[in-house]
Amino acid sequence: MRSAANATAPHPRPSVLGGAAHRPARAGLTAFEQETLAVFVGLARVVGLPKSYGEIYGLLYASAGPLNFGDIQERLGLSKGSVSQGLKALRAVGAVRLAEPAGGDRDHFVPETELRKLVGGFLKESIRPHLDGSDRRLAALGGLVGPSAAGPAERKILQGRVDKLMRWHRQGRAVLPWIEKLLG
Amino acid sequence: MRSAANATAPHPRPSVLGGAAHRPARAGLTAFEQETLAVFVGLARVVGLPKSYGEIYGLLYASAGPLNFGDIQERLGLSKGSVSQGLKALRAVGAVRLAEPAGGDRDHFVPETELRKLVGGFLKESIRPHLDGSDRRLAALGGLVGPSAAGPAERKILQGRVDKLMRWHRQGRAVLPWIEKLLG
DNA sequence: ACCCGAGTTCAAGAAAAAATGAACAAATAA
DNA sequence: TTATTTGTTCATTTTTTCTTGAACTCGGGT
Repeated sequence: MRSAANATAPHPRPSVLGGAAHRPARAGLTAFEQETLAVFVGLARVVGLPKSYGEIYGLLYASAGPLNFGDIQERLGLSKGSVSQGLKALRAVGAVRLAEPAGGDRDHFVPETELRKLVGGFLKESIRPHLDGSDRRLAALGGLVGPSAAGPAERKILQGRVDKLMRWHRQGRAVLPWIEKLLG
Repeated sequence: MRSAANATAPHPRPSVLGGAAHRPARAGLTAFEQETLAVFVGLARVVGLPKSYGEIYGLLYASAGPLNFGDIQERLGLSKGSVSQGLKALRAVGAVRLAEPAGGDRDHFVPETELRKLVGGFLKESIRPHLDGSDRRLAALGGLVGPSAAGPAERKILQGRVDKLMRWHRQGRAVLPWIEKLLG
């Protein structure tokens, strides 16, 4: 591809020229971008994702057009490693996609902006695996009530707890699709 | 005085749950208890709560009767500080309650076992606050699109993003009550 | 072939979160 | 009152998680 050093060519890069930066926290980010990042960094926290992932998604969200790897790294001031891993993870969850498969140049990234897909991807990649994992554990639990309980009364209570736990799982699973549906 | 703080302190303290220990990984915990802990520690992780909270709730869940502070500390081998904070937080979320206000002795704790209440408490204490917090941020975002955008086309796109973000929040808020309802 | 730039991987350092323990407060008993 | 037992708070230590940077791979381009 072309002039290696800089890939900023095809994209209108919002610059800090005219408007005065209010909070020069991160060089080269507009106030709009900074606020957007803050929103998504907070969101990342809530869902247990690293800050840098929130920043990457936030920057894409605050950009009118696709950005490539270099853009992201440069503007956020992150290491290549972080950007690489962040993009990989975000793509795995379906939060970020490649723009225009063709195009010749480097890969460009855009944010997925459909809430339903975003949440869907997250549920699928993060919640379901957990449910599946603990399902195995739960199966084993049933057999352990007996040896553990001191008497029949206690035994009954504990068995009830195990049953309830299994019910929770079923309910949890059942709710996920509804959440996605309600967000559509 | 003996500092009862640490794990290796052997105690003759019988708890509501007597029982033979099959896997003495954690001294004095039955296999059933250990498995149950594992389940809730995993759950705590998913929800972004410290492991110790999961252990505390798990132990209560695996116990047929109420436990007091000392029971919990001793059997889990946690420090007093951890138990204190854990119980406080779990109570704040409504995951743990005091059993029988009367009774004379120390406070006894029981787990909340209604899924709806558990989830409800969590949503109320953890998700809502976040939504409220970012609402303020979002309000500000609208005013920053103009100064940030390079041209009218871009401006329009970014404005669309901001609008969408606000819509997400509304949808998010709207879904929460449904989740609780679906779990009832 | 070689070189150069783009991106990935992973060990190691930095940062953040959680657990500890000791000082403290509250409540009870002697 | 003083001594004891119970629980809380918070600074410090420990553990976990995140980020970095350097070595490495992959793919043109010359």
